[in-house]
Amino acid sequence: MKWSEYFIPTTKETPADATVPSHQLMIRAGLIRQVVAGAYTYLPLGYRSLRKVESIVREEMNAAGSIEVHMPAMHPIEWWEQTGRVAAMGDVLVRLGGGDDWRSRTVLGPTHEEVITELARAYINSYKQLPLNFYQIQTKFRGEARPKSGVLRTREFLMKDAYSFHMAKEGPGGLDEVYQRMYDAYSTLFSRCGLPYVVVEAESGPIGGDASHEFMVPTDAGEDYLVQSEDGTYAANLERAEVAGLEGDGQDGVADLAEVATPGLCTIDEVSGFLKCQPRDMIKTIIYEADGEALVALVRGDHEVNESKFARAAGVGFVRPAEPPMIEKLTGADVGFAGPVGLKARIIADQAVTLMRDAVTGANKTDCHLTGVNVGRDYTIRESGDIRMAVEGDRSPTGSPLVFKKCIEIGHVFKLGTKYSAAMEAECLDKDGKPKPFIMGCYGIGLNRIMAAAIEAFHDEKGISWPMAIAPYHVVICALDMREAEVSSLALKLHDELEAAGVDVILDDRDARPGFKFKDAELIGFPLRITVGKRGLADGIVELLTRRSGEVQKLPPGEVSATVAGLVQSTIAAERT
RNA sequence: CGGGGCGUGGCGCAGCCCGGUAGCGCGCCUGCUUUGGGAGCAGGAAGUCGCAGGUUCAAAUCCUGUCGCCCCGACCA
Repeated sequence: MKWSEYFIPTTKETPADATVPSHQLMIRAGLIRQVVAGAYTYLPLGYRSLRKVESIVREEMNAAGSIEVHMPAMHPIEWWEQTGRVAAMGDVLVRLGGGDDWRSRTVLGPTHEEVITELARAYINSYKQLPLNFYQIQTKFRGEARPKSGVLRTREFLMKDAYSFHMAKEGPGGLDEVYQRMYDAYSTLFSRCGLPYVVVEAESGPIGGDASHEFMVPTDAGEDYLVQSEDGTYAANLERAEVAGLEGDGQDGVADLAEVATPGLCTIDEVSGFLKCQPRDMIKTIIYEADGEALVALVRGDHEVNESKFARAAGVGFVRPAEPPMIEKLTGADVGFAGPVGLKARIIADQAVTLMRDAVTGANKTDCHLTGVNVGRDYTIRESGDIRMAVEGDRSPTGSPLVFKKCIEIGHVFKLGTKYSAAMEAECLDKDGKPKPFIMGCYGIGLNRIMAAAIEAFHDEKGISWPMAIAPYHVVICALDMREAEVSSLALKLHDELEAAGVDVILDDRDARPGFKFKDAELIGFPLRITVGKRGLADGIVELLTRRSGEVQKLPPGEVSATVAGLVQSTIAAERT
């Protein structure tokens, strides 16, 4: 490809609206252009990169035995009603709008469990057809309240979504086996993209799945948190991160139990400020509801309850904050004055609370708190465990301190179970001749995010530094003066040779000064740059620059094509993570 | 949805308080010079100042409303 005949609108200045590096660089390098909030045009160079990502994903999905299909973006809202997700997704579900015609009954798919489950219901009748695993690479629509960070969070994006169908979890052809195969395929494909990714256990939530993993790329532009131990022996997402118990000093409390008036002061901050104590000296008493019963969580004042951990500790499916009437009935006080002393309910304390002495907490009496509260003497802890959100500095279960890193989620694998098949009555006959709902898995990858994550991970003050495998072009030839016959003929020759060798090459044949071409090449981030100029030609050489290492090789023109072709292949292999 | 900021040629911005001729840099077009790190000179094209009302002799500027975009938070299959 000749640059002069292509379309690469680079800019010197950074657009004011872009704040994260990948967004700024994608605009400056001429990869994307925003159309509205959360929707982007992929310009030629950006689209090439996206297509390369797509190819890698497709190859690995095919290799893992997933079968490609293509489902529509338009779905009948009825199917979403069947699974209860019209309500669950709320405004995220994009609807085609008013009137009393087909438009009002059509939604734009944010994901495709409903459509694929209906497909399975229609065609899969026997366990003998299973397992089946379908995937597609398709545009998704989500009414995100706040699109942000360029292509990292958009309302329209390209997703690879796969869905597997089984009659059993275990055994050959079961969910567990295919889940592992997808997990391995994801690892391979992210490696091939050259991404520094981390896999973490994710919270599977109230759906009831027992396994879920997220593939994360650490970067400050991310919105999720990765929790890792300093020694690298532990990694989880924030929702899931476990903490080891804290060390106590074994001493007993010394203060007497006392009631103090705290009129109108409900929050930890208000009470600790008023009583001149630290939040960590207070016991936070949060009342939840599970299966119609009150369930009380105790955590230290400077900690937060992790509802997933709490529910697991309590052995219930999920918990939700209790409504004020239940709280008032239980405590006999207004909301905001709950405490464990004398509270008649099932109470689960966080491990950290078991160590607290001379604590401050609600008195179960409006406008009153208690000071000098001590376990054993004033109240009893029958159940305790790890029920709080981890904070930086906690120790991991393996004993090493936890550090938090911001990260981008680029992939997610999930054991769904029968949530959708049961709701949509998608069943097939098992060996025993009885109909059973499919056991399902689902597996998603955000393709646009792979691009952005790669840029976040690999850029410098000059611009992008693409991994070879997903670079829009492997190599740029900077012909420093196309009017010099010797320069232009050699540049064209190298271009043709490289193209014939299967190298993605672009020839910068613009009538521009050398510095201008070099700046553009660095901004766009081509992994390799060949410089053909009369100065080098006078010595019988051309230069080959490697973007990442800065290494320069001086080569006789006759060796360039073979050297570059070999370097492209060896770099792709070397950059696998 | 709460809080904050911003809408002025393709891009980045000034002008707005204190109403009166729309301006600068980049980019673009023409010509000449220049060609190993974002060239120089000369000439030129391009903006109903987001939109709608209002105040005024007069509105980019003041007032009201509205739409859009960005950031923080909430939310996130």
